[in-house]
Amino acid sequence: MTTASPIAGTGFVMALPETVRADLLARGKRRYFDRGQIIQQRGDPAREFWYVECGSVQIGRYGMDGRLTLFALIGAGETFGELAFLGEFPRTVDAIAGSDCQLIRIGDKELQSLMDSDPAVTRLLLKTMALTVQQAFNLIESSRNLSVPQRLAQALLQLCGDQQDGARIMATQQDLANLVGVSRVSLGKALAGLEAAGMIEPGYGFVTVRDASGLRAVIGG
Amino acid sequence: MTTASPIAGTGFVMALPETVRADLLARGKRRYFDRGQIIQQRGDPAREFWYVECGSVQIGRYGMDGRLTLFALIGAGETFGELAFLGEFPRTVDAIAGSDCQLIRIGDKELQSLMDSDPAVTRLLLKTMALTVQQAFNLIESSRNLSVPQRLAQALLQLCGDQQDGARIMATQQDLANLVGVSRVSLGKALAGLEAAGMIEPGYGFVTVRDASGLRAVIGG
DNA sequence: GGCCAAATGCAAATAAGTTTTCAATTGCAC
DNA sequence: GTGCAATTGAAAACTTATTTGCATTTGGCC
Repeated sequence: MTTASPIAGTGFVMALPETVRADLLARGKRRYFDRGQIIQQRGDPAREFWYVECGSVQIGRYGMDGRLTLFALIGAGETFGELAFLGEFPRTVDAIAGSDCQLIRIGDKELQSLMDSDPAVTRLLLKTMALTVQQAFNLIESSRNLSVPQRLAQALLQLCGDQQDGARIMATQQDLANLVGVSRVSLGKALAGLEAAGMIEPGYGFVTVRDASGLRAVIGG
Repeated sequence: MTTASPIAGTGFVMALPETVRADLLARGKRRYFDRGQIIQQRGDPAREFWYVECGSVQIGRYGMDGRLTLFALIGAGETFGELAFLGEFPRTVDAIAGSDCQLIRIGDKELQSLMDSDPAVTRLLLKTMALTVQQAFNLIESSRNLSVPQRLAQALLQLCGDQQDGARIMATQQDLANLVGVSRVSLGKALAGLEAAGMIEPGYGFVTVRDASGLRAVIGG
């Protein structure tokens, strides 16, 4: 079970033992967000974290100029928001619903009591966060050393996760551009390149992956 | 007490209570490294972490093409190497002595027993790592939205830490270029720009900060 | 079907940073 | 002091990505 998104979203909840997970999620409250709706904002107190049941969530920061810097697109089964909570500081990132989505809100008390009840949970959190840091490093390294098509290929592979060929990624070119960190124009060109190579098929608001191993080859060479 | 380096180096040890810290460091073994010497490499098993007594350590990754991607320059009082240890995976970054330096090696057993003896330590580790992730996000955001001079100003400010005006940063232009993520040529130009503004004085193998608040202004606008 | 906003496609001008090459300078070792 | 390697400075050609403006397409909605 690999993590589908670049960073910031973790498989923490998924990694919990079945019964513990079910119990934790049962304690949470289900909430729904429409596409584009803001789930959390920089500066908010961190009193909860979220589990994504379905849909996708964008994690990033709005600059004062309105530009959005995305760090991750979180998908079903993933978690976000533990960071600020564990770090005991206010939110440092914004979370926006990337599509209509259904989340479970887990309060600080629930997580705290879970941590208290079982030291293995804390251990798991440490492990998860260490992984997050490594993924952040990967992102930095990629953005410095890889070309836009390579970074796009990388992002697409991460977004389609386990499901490989045939996966449909629900994201606009602008979304992908915010994620990869380039302009929409550049992203469009990169998409066209990958399409010409027969690896993907761009659609209106989505991208279909046709040849995942081809994408991997793009990154490698 | 702020953290002097961008990321990857943490103030974990410094944040420990005085007596605990002294005890932990006393258990470690002091080791010396010459400038340029490799302290740890990607893939190495993570059986220890390091506390920097003096000198500086570069944390980054060598690409297959020989290029070095730096994530942080770790200075005295900071710690590195807990990540892979806590994540229970092999080293994912290389560490190179940025100058002749003196480190204390703290074995996994020591940290483990410290964690077992006091739950607050684990809590502190979580907090520290959460901070590291945020700093990684900062780095990503900067590299996407700021110009080279701005990023350089940011790096210089972080490198001089508490000590502001008059601080001498021991790093070559190439080191800074690797840290900021640009070519030496671009970094040289950015340095020249800041020098023209009277904010810094470049030297041979070092940079002196003359006007820290000026540097902050560069980042802001 | 027709309208409309969102999303995509396209092209030219511009800006930013890289690469490459070579010269000049610095500081250390002998 | 001399020699040498490391570091810095500088210039030109090149590559890459951005910006800007507008046309086209798509899909939902009335």
